[in-house]
Amino acid sequence: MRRPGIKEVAEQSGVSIKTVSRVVNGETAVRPETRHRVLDAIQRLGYVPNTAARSLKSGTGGAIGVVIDSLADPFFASLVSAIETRALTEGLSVLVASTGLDADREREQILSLVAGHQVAGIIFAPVAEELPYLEPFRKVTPVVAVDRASAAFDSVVVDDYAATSVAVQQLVGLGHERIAFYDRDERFSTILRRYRAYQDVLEAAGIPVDPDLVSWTVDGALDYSAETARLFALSDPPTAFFASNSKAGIGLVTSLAHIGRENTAMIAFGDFSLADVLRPAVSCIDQDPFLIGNAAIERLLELRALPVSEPREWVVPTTLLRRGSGEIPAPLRPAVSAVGSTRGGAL
Amino acid sequence: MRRPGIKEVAEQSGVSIKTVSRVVNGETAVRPETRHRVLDAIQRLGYVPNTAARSLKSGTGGAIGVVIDSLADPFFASLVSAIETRALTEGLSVLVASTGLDADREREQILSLVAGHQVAGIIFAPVAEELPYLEPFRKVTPVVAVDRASAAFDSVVVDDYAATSVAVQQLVGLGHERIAFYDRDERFSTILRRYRAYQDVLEAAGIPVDPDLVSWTVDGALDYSAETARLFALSDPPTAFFASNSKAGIGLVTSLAHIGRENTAMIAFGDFSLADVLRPAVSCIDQDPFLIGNAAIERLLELRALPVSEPREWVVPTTLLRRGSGEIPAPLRPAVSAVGSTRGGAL
DNA sequence: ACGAGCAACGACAACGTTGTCAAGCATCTG
DNA sequence: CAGATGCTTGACAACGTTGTCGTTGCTCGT
Repeated sequence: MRRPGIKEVAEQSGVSIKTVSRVVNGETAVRPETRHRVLDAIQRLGYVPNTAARSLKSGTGGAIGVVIDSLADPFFASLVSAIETRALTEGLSVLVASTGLDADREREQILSLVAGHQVAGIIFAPVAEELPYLEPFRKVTPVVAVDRASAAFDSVVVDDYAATSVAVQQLVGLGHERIAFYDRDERFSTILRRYRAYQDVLEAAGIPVDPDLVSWTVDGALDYSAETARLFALSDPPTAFFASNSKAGIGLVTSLAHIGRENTAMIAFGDFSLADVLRPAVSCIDQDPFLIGNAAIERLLELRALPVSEPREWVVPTTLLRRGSGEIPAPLRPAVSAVGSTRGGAL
Repeated sequence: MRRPGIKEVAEQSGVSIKTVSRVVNGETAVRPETRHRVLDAIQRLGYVPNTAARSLKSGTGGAIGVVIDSLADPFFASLVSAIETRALTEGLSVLVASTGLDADREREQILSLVAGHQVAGIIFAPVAEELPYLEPFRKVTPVVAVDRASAAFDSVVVDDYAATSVAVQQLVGLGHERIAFYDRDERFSTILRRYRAYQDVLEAAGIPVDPDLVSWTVDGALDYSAETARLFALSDPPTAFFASNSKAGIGLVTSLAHIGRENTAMIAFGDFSLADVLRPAVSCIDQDPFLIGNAAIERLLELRALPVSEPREWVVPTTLLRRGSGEIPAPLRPAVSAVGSTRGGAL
């Protein structure tokens, strides 16, 4: 017994396949009585329309593609979760693909989704700066970028610069003059924006930006324990940390705990699980993945209906969650003597 | 300019569409020179085979379906991540669908995947006990259950009973006689198995199982703060906790912290982020989602190739991560007298 | 009563791909 | 050299669905 198609339904209800198609697609030109007969047969046979045939005919299928760094990252997982939930109400499925931050793989995945699966839309966290190969599809497949800005597409982001400014300003206001920028990862435009805010706030406060206080991810990896040790071994070590993303925040918290320096001032960009249970509780810039995911899918659905429109940037608000670690004042410092100059600070 | 199909490639390289198809599918019966001409044209045109047409023809498509409770759950997120990574190497995409633990929605999602999208296989965490509607597809679509056992399908699980036994035994060995079973959620067969192990270990040790020490999830929700408060308000409160899943573990840790009782003995089933940074670090039964996901996808790939075979259960090993919280001994207790009795305890 | 107009429905092609079958061609066998 | 064999290739149908267009039968206005 093969699975029933539109044909079997037609036979069972004594109408043509076209009429079944009409009923399934909710077209109006069907007599109520006929419609009822067809629905009955559908029910009885357990008919489910074949998505493949549908998208073959219509040129665009019943799924949307989501391309992200990795699902193992809780931020992206929640993002996709929000998207999937909303997509379900629209009768759309979600195809996930991960890039592992590799531009080639990003290309491969996006092409597979757009050209292969003919997705009804793409939501993605861009890795490469430009995606020329996507051009031929622009007219037919709506695309929304998330988390990272993109000149060419609609994008849903948070105001990295403003949020970081508030956080760093708070640390400066507490007397910190040695603030580490923990994990500057050149691969992400968002982090570069956060770094710029860090720089600007320090400069505005007359505090020199010390390259020694900047931690770098090189070749995609940063050994948090080693890096934290390096920072504390400096002749003039940091009194506060700004973690540029939640992974770095977790790494920092962990490495601080390992060396028994839990009680260090820090703020992380991006909330993480249990941040409020640690002692001290970790102050975070809350960048809500559900909010971002929702905004992205809503925008995508709009784009599906609308004709073409100019790419826009959609900014999702953030909050600074003041939990404790970001409210620790700088320690009193004795006046320093020689070359390194007087950097007394306090309260 | 339409997107190029097999037809355009055929024209460009001066062969028939069938030969292009042969090249694309890596069939051998093509002269190297012809093959080269075709590959050239494919390259030049940026041809990508249309998945919809393919699965329409073959009756089974280039994606596998993964159906889980929610992607927002880090356990499932990592699980799907492992699956997606492996699927990519096989040229398969991943369709995710969440159930929200609703059996009806599970049905809807699975049918959409199997009948609608004609997925090449299904990996799912079963909600309902039985899935009769899946029967007609059994012959053509391989199915693997994860995390929760299922009689009808191959399933990848951990040995809940054994792992729980070890954990509870450890607590008993440390002198605990009042061990709470934190979050008995009837909806999950895994949790019921863990509960049985808890019961059996206590009984074997001659410790009565006190219903007051069992926390229940009712209607899918448990207020962790209230529940923790209730337990400590008992005339004879627990001295140790067994959290039956990581969500409960996180909830427990959080609520303990809120009332300043961090220093309570506990073991959680399921590791979670930062468990090793908390003070005390939280002892967990590590149920590695990557291991489970990998086992599931490997099994699925096997089933795709193989003819039918008897459903089997695949048990993935777990480890008890002894980090501190599970190694806290019971407080000394004065000898107990009569019935209602004095049960004061304390250091 | 008669044609116009409309609502309901059906026949057929087409979407892009692969499976079936057969044809073309060169090489080998006796 | 005829026929057999093997390798490479192509024509055509089919997968399940929807769009196009045509057909049928009814209602309405005159």
